[in-house]
Amino acid sequence: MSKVSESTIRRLSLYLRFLEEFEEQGMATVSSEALAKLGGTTSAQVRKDLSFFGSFGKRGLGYSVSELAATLRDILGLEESYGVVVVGAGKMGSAMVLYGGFAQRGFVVKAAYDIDPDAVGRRLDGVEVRHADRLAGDLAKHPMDIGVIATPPDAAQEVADQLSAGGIKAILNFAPVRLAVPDTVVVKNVNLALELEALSYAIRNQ
Amino acid sequence: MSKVSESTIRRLSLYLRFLEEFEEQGMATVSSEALAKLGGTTSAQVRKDLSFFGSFGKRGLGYSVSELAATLRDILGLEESYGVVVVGAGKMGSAMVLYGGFAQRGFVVKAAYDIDPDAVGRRLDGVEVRHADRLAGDLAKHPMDIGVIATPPDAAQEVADQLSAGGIKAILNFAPVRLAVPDTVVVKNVNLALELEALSYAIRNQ
DNA sequence: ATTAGATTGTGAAAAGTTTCACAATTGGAA
DNA sequence: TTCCAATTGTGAAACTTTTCACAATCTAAT
Repeated sequence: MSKVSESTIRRLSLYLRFLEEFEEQGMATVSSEALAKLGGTTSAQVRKDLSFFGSFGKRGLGYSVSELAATLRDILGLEESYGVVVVGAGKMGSAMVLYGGFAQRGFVVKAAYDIDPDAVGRRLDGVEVRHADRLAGDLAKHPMDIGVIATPPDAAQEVADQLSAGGIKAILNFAPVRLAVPDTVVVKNVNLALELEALSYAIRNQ
Repeated sequence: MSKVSESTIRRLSLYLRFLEEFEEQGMATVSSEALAKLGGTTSAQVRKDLSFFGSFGKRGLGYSVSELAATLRDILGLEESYGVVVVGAGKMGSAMVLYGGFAQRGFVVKAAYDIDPDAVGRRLDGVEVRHADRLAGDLAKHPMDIGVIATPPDAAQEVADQLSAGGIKAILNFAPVRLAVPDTVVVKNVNLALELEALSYAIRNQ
């Protein structure tokens, strides 16, 4: 169970989203084919993705929507709630704090940090923006699970160091730098400029 | 030259970022090994990525920083400038409009659209937020290259239809839905909830 | 001129991911 | 009960991406 690819995990997240829609619509069962159609993949892919974790369907019938949803939540670790801190309350950082979709899924933003005096002290949707100097101390008192780095690139590594030292388990990094962290910490990079550049390439090459 | 993978393109974008740093520092040449170190990959990977497009280095010496940067800009289509419209001026949409990194790279946000009366009429850093009703008409008058969809999920498909009809070439989609578009339009999905869920999985599995 | 050291470009091997195809089940109809 | 249609789970095949390994080439030093 250790060698499951990133793409499989991302697809499982997608399937879960569709299952939750089906759940709302009161559907009881769903086939791999139906999930595949929505996810833009093939039914074989759906079944293979699931097969890494067990066998959850009934031949001839498909999958129980609610059971499969629960299973996926369990696999993805979404039953528990995660404490999130956002460092850098600029455009992207604020968007992350304010984005409602996360709380729904158990990612609760508990605090935001910045060094800009104009930003510090503001409240974003109930979350106070504190001075970044307090990050280390706050983490010592209130351990958190996930850190979001939305600072300028030159501040990112130092923030990553503080988050790592503070016992954070994972970092979502929006700064366009490769972070060095202890290997107990998982880093995921999101780089919007890169997405646009990939689009630019795609435009020219049909 | 038609079968170059998405991952190769993303890495080329990364290399370009590093090359530009080297350029600023006045470095004249760079080895595949140095680029690999920064990009978290291997020198063989760097050379293979480049080899899909030609051979740009000198054996024994490495690559000319400025030449390789220019080559990558050309490959990625970053010499020209792209007109961008952002639809949905909520948290994520505003962040996209305000994010400075894009303009630098030739992605110029020309207009933003929303339907919320509170949002319409505001200016985001010089960009006017217009009522979404005007999108189709505006596109007819001022053709654009890239559309960013940052609306709620249920509005996304209609916006995609209007963008496609308006002659847009590519869509960056933040809404968690799979868009149906004519195959002349390239779509790239960015789903932040999904990134967090992948982190959640990674936390549990070391 | 020769040699030594660095480093590219690239075929071939290895590793990883997706697709295929079909036996194994299941529920329902006859 | 028996048969039929639907659909899963999965080994094997096909395809894709990454890594390996080494000849080819370049500069600089002697």
